Amino acid sequence: MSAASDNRWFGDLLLSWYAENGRQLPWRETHDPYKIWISEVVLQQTRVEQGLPYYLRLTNRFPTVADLAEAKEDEVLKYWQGLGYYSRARNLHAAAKHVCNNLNGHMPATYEGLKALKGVGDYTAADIAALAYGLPHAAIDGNGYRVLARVFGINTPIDSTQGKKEFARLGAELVSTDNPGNFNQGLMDLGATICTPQNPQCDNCPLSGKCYALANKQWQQLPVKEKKTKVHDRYFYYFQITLPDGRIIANQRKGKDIWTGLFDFPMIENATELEQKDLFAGKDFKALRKRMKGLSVVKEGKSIKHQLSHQTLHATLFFCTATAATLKDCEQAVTAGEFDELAIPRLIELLREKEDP
DNA sequence: AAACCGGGGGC
DNA sequence: GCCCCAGGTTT
Repeated sequence: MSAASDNRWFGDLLLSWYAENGRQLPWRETHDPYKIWISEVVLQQTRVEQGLPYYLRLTNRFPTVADLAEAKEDEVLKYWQGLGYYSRARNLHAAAKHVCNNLNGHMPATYEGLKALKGVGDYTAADIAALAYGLPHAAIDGNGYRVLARVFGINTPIDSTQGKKEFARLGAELVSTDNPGNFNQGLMDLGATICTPQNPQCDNCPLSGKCYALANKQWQQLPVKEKKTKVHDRYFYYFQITLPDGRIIANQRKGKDIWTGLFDFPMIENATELEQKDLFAGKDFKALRKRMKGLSVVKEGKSIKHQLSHQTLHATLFFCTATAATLKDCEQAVTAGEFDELAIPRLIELLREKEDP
């Protein structure tokens, strides 16, 4: 008896549960690999509730891979604004152009072909292959790791190289060859709605009778994760500089830091919190003042704190006027209304909401 | 192997 | 305050 038939119960229970309890989502009503691809990238590290409106707007504006390929990157980023992990949008756009320029506009139809696309890794390639083409590839995401670790009592860390191999092997063994798409979707839905990180609903789980973690009261210990990310503080001091003609200075961020390519205001970063007098006495502020002739600070806006996964951003916005400006480097002046149309970091949106009416 | 890349929500 | 989310790329 092969290992696959030993574990047939898993796929059988999962698929019958999914048939009754699966969520109805727009990308499940199509086999269009392009639209499935969009949904996959939007939903990387993103909850369905958060990603859904972005998926709908993107597929409405860019219904085909050619529509996406022909767009400017600025517009693609604008449709991504607020979703985070902006390299996803750049990779998606670059890959769409690659499909149109080098693959005759046809999406790859194999796991290997899909994985070769920018921004498509093991998980995404496997899920598109299963959903669009019915190929028997298991797509193990964070939900899948949790379900498998609990049901089979696997304590290998899910973020280790060995763990990834072990779970991939198990997934390949379990995946339904009849309906790999529904197998993958069912595994995710089960993890997202029943086998949740906290307070799993084991009473409603189709696998409860076979679950190691439930039988051994281990669900709080599984899955095992070894890396702890630590959060550090950053202090951003922004200057919204209004020119005599009413325009304001915008700054396009460069380098490999957060929000690369997006727009914010001229700013000074310091490793520690600064008093206003120390900030204004600093050489960075003097350099800014030199570029902006007649720069004067009208008022200080409220400070806000913006919590991210790996850093805590502390931001203060100063409202300024300048009688004249020397526009250099990446800086440019835009009207206030135009600025709102740019892909601006969430932090700036929050600061502007604090602006007095 | 570890670090980096966002924003939102649950508890 | 900590953890997690339909992960992938870079160093």
